[in-house]
Amino acid sequence: MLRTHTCGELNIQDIDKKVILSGWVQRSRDLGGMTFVDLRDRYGITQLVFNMETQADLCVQARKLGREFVISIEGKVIERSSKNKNIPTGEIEVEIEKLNILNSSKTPPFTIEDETDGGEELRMQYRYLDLRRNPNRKNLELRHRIAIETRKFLDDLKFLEIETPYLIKSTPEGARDFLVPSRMNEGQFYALPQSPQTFKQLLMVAGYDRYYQIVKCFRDEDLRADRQPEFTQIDCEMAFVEREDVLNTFEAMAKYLFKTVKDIDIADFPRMPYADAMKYYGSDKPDTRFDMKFVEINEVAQNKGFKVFDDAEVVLAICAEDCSSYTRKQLDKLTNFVKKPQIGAKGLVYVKCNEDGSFKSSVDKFYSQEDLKQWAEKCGAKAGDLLLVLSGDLDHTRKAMCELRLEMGEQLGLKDPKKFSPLWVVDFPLVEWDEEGKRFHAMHHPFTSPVAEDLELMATDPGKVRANAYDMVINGVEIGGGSIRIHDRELQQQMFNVLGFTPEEAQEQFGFLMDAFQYGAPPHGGVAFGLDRLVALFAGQDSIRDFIAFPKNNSGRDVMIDSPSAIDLTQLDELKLAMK
RNA sequence: GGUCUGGUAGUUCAGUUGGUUAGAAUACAUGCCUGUCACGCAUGGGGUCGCGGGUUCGAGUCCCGUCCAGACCGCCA
Repeated sequence: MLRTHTCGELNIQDIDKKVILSGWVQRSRDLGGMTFVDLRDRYGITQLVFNMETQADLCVQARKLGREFVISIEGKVIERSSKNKNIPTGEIEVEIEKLNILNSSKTPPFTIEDETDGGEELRMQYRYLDLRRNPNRKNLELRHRIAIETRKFLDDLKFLEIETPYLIKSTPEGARDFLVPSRMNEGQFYALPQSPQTFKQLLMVAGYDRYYQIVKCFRDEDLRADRQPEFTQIDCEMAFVEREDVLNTFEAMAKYLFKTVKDIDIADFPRMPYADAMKYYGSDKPDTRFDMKFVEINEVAQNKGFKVFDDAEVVLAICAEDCSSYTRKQLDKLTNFVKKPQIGAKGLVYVKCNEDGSFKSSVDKFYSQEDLKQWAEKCGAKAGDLLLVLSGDLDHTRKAMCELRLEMGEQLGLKDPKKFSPLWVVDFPLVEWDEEGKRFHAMHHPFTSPVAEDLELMATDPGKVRANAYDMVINGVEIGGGSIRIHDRELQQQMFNVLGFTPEEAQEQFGFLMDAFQYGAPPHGGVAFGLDRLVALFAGQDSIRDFIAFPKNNSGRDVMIDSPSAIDLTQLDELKLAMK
């Protein structure tokens, strides 16, 4: 037998028990006359004690144990004479009778501790060592908990988990596909799914009216801290539902997860139209943990002789509370922040609302105290506040102001990691004009239905049509999104038409779906959640990498197994492929 | 495709206006130590300063190119 207990469970109740433990050597402390060894496994650490007086041979062996050696021991649980209150097993130790070295270990390239000395690249290369560390273990345990509770919740509601294929058909819409050549079908390729979208819709047609799947999806696009080429979705679809049915079902799921996993009661999810999200936060995924909404001050800021504002499509202000004492240096730093090429503002105007009721701004040359007072009133600013103003064309200014708002939220400590502020963003535009491709493309995906009142606009002004689509947003993170789908062949055909498909192309790419719609497709809709992002959000982290056991790096590489890699020419021959 | 930051001991980093033999901490090795738990003390080994080229009497340091890593923009229906 290799163990009777784990390294995390023995305590004062177990005194005098004979036990067998197995695990890794965390550290050993040789005090000359006696040696302590910390034995670690997934469950905790137990101290082993070797005494030179009573067991000289064992003690000599123990001195040779290096970090991360795998050992198994037999011994007796005894009470410590000096206890360690920091760990659950700190009142006991195991007096060793037998020591069996199961495997030795090279000295690991970084320390296997909560605060490791290893850099990111090194830890990725030795991911199996990195995963021995508590923070990573806890992250994977959290991920497991969320997945299990998701399955419980959906199972209770009669959702069926059904697998869909990974080798599917490439389509031109959306993200770039990962392609897999078919050996048996020369010159033809499978694509890995960006999502199981069409299959779950076909399952609705097939009568499986509540489906879900925790499933890998693949997108061949550039990576970010919150984007991996393969990632996991909680993919859900329901038949015979309207928008509010879907929103309520999955709002309840989110609340259930917060309650069971984190013991947090989160508030009801407000529904915010996309247009409002853009107007007040400059983003379709606003962080609503703090306010600082945009205020359009065109009315009071224009036509006073300041050309920059007069020529601008929009003049936007935010009010940073109690920041009128910001120094020149701090304001310069903010100005440089918004002028970064990624943000691209030309400059930043500020107004300090001084405690004595006067105003000090960077545009005092153009505006009187009375003018500035009007700005402050419009923004609801009080004495002691600071107004930050950007101007320009609508889209860029909103985007820049969004970044500035988030930066100020960060600086002022308003992004409380303990707080969770959820909402549904609804009424997205159905399509967006793509200036480069000179065509519309679907904002969500081409199977999204328009809202009923906008149906007529499909033919006349597609850019104005609102979609029956929704995103779940928590703390500025897009956790999930979905829509009520098109289930009518004609409407689907019309949608493809708007997107610039000829009827032949539409039939070629998505004929299987449109054909299915002719055989009694029920009204349906659904949603997909990014599991990786959800877990990271629960842990209060921005990067999803540490919540994936074996993630890819910034360049889409797995540095541990060193992939992707070149393949043998005979493999290419079999596939009838040639390198360029 | 682009912007920015970084690459120096096993590891994490410091390294001044270009100037002697490139340092610290930690890890590792050896020795001492009977209540440690980040044990302590002593000694020791350990470097292609990412790679290539250039400027210079002299380059870890300056210039050009390149590779790698990270963050972001584009992209991500």
